[in-house]
Amino acid sequence: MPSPTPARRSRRTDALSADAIIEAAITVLDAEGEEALTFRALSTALETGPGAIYNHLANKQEILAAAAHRLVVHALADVPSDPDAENGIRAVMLAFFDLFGAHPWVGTQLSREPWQAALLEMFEAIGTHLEALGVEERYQFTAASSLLNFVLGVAGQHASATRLARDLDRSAFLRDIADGWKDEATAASHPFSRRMADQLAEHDDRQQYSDGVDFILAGIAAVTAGGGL
Amino acid sequence: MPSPTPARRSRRTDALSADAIIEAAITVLDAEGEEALTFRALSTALETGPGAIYNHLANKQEILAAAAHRLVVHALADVPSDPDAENGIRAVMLAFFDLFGAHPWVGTQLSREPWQAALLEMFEAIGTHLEALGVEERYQFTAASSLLNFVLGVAGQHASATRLARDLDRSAFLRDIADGWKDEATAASHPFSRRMADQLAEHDDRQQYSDGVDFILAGIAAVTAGGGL
DNA sequence: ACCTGAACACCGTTCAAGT
DNA sequence: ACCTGAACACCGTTCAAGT
Repeated sequence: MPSPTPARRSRRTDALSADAIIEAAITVLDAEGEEALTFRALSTALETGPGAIYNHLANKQEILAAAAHRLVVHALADVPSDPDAENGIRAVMLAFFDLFGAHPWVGTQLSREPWQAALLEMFEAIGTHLEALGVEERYQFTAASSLLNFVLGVAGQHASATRLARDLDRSAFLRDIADGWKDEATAASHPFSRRMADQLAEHDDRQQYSDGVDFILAGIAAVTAGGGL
Repeated sequence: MPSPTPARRSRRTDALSADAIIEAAITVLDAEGEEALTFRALSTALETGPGAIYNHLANKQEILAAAAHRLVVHALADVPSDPDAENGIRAVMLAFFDLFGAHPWVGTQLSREPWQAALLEMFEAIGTHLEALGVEERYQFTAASSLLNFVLGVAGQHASATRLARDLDRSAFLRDIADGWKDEATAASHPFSRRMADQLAEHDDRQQYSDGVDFILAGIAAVTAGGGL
């Protein structure tokens, strides 16, 4: 009788590669947050030494940029195409929001390096849909940048809120901030914020983001139709 | 004859204080950039030991938050009031842009902690002007957030670009990125970006920001006038 | 050619010892 | 009460030594 094929080893028969490193990095980042991604933690997860990583990727920034890029590409690939151009751009913008919700560290990463690969993908996706929407060529650059900057701002705030609140209840966190806005001293010098405090504590983040996108799209439509900036 | 008053010592007769630390931090950040702000560098500038700083501020994050807050308050105090509400909101938004141009590290800081003091000031200033502009109450929160998120996105990108380009020529840096978008492989899969490449290299940042603000303001006006989102 | 892991040059923060 | 600065517990990155 021939010797039986040995039970497959649990994992880690595959050689180390840039792809494997990026995948492990995403796992660590999603599970334990931004500050948990160290070369020591990553090399432990990959069952190797910290120096080995440098044979495949130049430095930490390159790991983060590649991880963010991969997730952005996947998120865009999952957006169903829509014959209606306005639905199309909304779907793309919401896909970004959901991506940053699922992987908050991406929001930090996108502000670490200008025009990195992930940003190019986002810019391209937005622009393609603006073109489909019939936005004139001379407004496309500014319109795409505006939408991109808006989503980057949201992503950055979301990332920092997650970093701070991590295990805390998110709504309890916002409630605390809102209560601070109601302090006598703060309220006296910041009447607008005082008035908005309850909305801060109770608003639906995704809905508000979506409304913000609608504001910008309405502005693009108005300016285009109205004959210029 | 009484002994002559001794020549005043060069500096550092004043006691250490939170204010002095924040001022020194701003000086270091402006002169040498974000990564130059270490407790060792800061305590050297203040002619003391690194531990002394902790008697006045809890940690590095608190120093950065206080420094950013101070600059935002100063920037807003310098904005001339304008009887025209639309000019008013534009002036405030441009003041933010100019602040981030002069102190790029502020853009990074604002994404480090959600709803920190500096952000409250910005939110309040934007909201007050929206109120003056006649934006209905129910749209104020979303409208103010949209403008704030837009400027935060711009600030983050500006900060990362400065961090990377620091001594390089900014236009040469953008030219390099734009040329990358024209690479055969990149251009084939990213036709929109390919078409925008020259605008990326040649556009006026401040003008484009201002145009972005106009898009959002036009959107707010359109939605408000048109009866809802 | 790739991996290993100790070593290097930093960090932010703490804390015993001073004044 | 505040300051001092060495020490601690980390980092990212390098590099001689292995395979």
